[in-house]
Amino acid sequence: MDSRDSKVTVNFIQAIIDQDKKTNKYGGKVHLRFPPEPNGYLHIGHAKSICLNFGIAAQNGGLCNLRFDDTNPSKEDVEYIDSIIKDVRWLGFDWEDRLFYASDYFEKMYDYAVGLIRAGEAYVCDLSPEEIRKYRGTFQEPGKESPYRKRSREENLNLFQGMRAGEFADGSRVLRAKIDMTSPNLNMRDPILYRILRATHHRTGDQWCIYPLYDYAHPLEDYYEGITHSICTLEFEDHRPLYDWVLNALHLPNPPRQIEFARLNLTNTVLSKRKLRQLVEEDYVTGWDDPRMPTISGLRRRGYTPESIRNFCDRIGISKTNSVVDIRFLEHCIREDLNLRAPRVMGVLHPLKLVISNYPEEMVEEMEAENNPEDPDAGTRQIPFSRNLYIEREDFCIDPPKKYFRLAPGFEVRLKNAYIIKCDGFVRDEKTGEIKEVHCSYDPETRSGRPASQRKIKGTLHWVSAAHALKAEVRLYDYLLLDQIEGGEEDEGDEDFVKQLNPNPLEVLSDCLVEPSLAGAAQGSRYQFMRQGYFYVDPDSLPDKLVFNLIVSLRDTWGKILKDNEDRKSYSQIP
RNA sequence: UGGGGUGUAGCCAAGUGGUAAGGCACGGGAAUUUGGAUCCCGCAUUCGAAGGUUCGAACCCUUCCACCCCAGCCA
Repeated sequence: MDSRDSKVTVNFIQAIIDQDKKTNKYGGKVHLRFPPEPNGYLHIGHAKSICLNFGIAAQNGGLCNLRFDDTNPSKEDVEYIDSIIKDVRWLGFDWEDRLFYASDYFEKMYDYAVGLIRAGEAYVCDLSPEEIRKYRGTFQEPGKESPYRKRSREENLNLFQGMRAGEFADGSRVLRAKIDMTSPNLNMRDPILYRILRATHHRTGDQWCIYPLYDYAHPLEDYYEGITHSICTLEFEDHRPLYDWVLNALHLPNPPRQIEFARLNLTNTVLSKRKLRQLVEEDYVTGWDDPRMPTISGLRRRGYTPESIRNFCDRIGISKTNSVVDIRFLEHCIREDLNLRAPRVMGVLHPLKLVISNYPEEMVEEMEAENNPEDPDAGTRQIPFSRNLYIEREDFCIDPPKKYFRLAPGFEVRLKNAYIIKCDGFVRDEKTGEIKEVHCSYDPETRSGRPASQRKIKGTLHWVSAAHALKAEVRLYDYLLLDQIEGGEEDEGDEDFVKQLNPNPLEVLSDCLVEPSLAGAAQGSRYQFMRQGYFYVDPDSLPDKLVFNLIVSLRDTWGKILKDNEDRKSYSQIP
């Protein structure tokens, strides 16, 4: 009767499309596009748009094009085109043979501009940039008409041709739409359609010295490609009348419709091309693909899966509300994905030597371990066990707090997949006071699988065998930005987001030890280091020098308790 | 003081006149050879505010308030 799940909620864009299908507005056709400007790398905010556009197309039996909106050669580059293509593909989307470039339409756009001039809807204006700004007026005051507004069609035509022919200096003239200088919408006060710009275009070279502006180019691009629904972000709402104006002269029965939605914001990171570029250029990170970056390439190198990103984008919802999504939700999505498919493995990040005093010196046993308790088909592997082991430094404490289910003098603990051991003592470094090794004894009857192993033991530790473990480098990443400080108004004007940067977003551990099954772990593979987190084998990793990136830690309720108690210091092992 | 938008829990977000979905986070419990995963349970008497219409309002009307975007020859 009442299915509390399967309640399909549809976002407002899908609702519009449903309506259009019902009225057969576009003959049932649904055709979208993802139109990046190739002037930077894609980030997770773009992923939201990509998933929306390609997703809606797929759900409606429609199509989605990939289109480069390359109308400003001074900011664009093929490097970005290549990265964008790679990233959209990696996310799992396919535009088939529909890869387009705005620059392929330049000739048609030019012709259309000529048509507008002929129709008396556009004119060449000789005002300087400063003058144009002055004539535009303000929010409160209407603009003034340009003295060039009344030029004859012939003169306009000649001048526009001259612009194209390179007869005029950059910035000396523009083509403007003749709309309404008194419009309360500044975008409608005779907006500029074409500017003179001598820059070598990454595709058309020096073929053009005039380039169309977004407001003029975009609706035409959509029209040329037969787009039905043109989805963009909120800041373009004010531009919609102009979008419609440009298409109006075409007298299309059903012109494409622009629909705006709220772009993604994420806590603890930045999501603007400008800021991301700043991070790269000022060496706060190693590049666009630094694993700390929210770029698609950064997330990829961090170890995120395309599935988890798509899932995240599908679940955050689409609306017109300015919002900031908690980055912990993104983390939830990758954990959920990897929990099901990442093989479990043991790795010790901060090694502390542990000696099983009553275990024979030369003996080595192979312990059987499940590769993934969530996946019965994942099988098992063997892990060598011996007298000398390493455990996590955090897993031993001389003076344990309440509910410390780990090793401490006199405490019993289980070594995962091995034995139950008891702590008999420890050795300190005489000089530093640091704990150098922990001594334990084991009970041979408690080997995993034997009846005596069934005993209830509160704590289970991960470990590696000293003689068999592999050394590895582990890179622990943290958020780029610190949590926003409560009441910390300051309003660092956006320019200074740098002040909010996490001073320590990366910790490199070069003396980690991992179990021998990881020998030769392939670059790009993902593992769960038990009790710690999910790790990705970085492209820097070599068979004899493994490098792991922390993708995301496991949920850490114990860590949370510690933090809440604020008692951490008293558990310090340093006297 | 112009125009365009948006306000539902700590964060996202459904809901479109019939009595507040879901997820994240959070809190509690069960179980546990990962303090993971899993499983239960809890978490908005109220929808920016105030009035009004109605048997009935988050949904309709009025007024007000808050926040975001717009004065690039960027997109």
